[in-house]
Amino acid sequence: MTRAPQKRRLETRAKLLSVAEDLIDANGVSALRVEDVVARAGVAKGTFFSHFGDKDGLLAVILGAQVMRHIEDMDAAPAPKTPAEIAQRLSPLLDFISQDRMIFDLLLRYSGTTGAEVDEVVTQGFLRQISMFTGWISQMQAAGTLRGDANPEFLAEGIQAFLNHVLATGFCMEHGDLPPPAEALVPYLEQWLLT
Amino acid sequence: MTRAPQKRRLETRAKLLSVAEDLIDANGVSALRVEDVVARAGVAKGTFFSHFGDKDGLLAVILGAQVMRHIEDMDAAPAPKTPAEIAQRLSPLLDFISQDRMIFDLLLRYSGTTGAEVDEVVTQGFLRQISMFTGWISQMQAAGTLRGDANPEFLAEGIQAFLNHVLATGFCMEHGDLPPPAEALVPYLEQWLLT
DNA sequence: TTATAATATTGACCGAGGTCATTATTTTTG
DNA sequence: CAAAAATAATGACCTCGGTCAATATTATAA
Repeated sequence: MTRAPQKRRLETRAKLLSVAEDLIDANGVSALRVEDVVARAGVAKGTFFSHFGDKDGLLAVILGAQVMRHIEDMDAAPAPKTPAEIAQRLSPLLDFISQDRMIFDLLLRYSGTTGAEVDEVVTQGFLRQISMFTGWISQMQAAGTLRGDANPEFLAEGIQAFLNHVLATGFCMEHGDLPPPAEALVPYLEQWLLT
Repeated sequence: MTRAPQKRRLETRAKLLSVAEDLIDANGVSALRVEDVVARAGVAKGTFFSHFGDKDGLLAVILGAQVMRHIEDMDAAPAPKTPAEIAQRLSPLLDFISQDRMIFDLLLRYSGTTGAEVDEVVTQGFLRQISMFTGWISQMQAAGTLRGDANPEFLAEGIQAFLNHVLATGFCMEHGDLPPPAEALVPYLEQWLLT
């Protein structure tokens, strides 16, 4: 039986997290250095890794929380009625992810997880997102606004696939003249979800 | 005007490539170390980077060539007549990519590239793959075996999206009981390509 | 309270990718 | 041919993520 963490440990963890968040806000995710975090937090390097396993572990906690917040916002808003509205709801989340390739890469590494490791925030976020999609689709199917010949969960996974496709594509052409990801998503969603 | 590379440089490059290929064959991509490559090739570390820019540069050349070979095999075989046959054609390529997450990650980083940097083998491979898909789809549309209400290139990009989705999902659950990627791909292709 | 065990932190050290001023080799010019 | 210029290769050095035996702190038992 593993014991509850001591007060000191929780404080150290909180300090590390807040310092890392500040640094990310100031310089972006890709500029984050573990050494900077521990220096500013006033702890040793080993402490960092005993808390988060590796750098990605820390990022998963922070970015996962931000993603989760976006998902909750989506869930709180009224359910979309068309594919275009789905894209519209997704817009803030997609803008967030597409701000830095490192965010996309990290999230993708967990995007397909089903089952184990549900303790991870990122994984929880993805599961919740899929179930939110599923709910939207069910409602729309009931309203007859989209194809009813496939089960909602399957269609939801398809949305996930297109979402990642649009994001990945966006990163590959670094010309400034690319449309926002949510906009690029629309045709795929329409083709996928409408008869 | 940039001059043609000297004979010595071509030899060094070839030596580095062949050594790296041998090491990958022996131990897999993720076990490859730049230091091992240069040691066995009998050159200095800096030489490696002057040739390939970074480690990914070398991997792109080697893995890109292997991917290209798979694509050429697909192109040589008779065109598929159904979505399930598309998945079947893709099977060797998907098995190759899914053998190591590092391969998938590297290829994905180029998968959406359109236009610039066409000198990269990986990029060429993806462009060619898309155009091959496009060709298949056109033929199937002409034969009336799949939906004719969308342009082939758009449908081809969708195939690419599902292909990546299936691969990513496959990596996330490391249980041994996962179906081969080509098989997992079938329902998506059917839903996407059939009326 | 003191001894003992569990938990938490430390920081020297390592591995591996990547840089760049210097040196060596090849090609071109006079 | 020798001198100058361009190209190629070198390896000491750097960065930065990650490890782990040793140490310090906190909780529990006697």
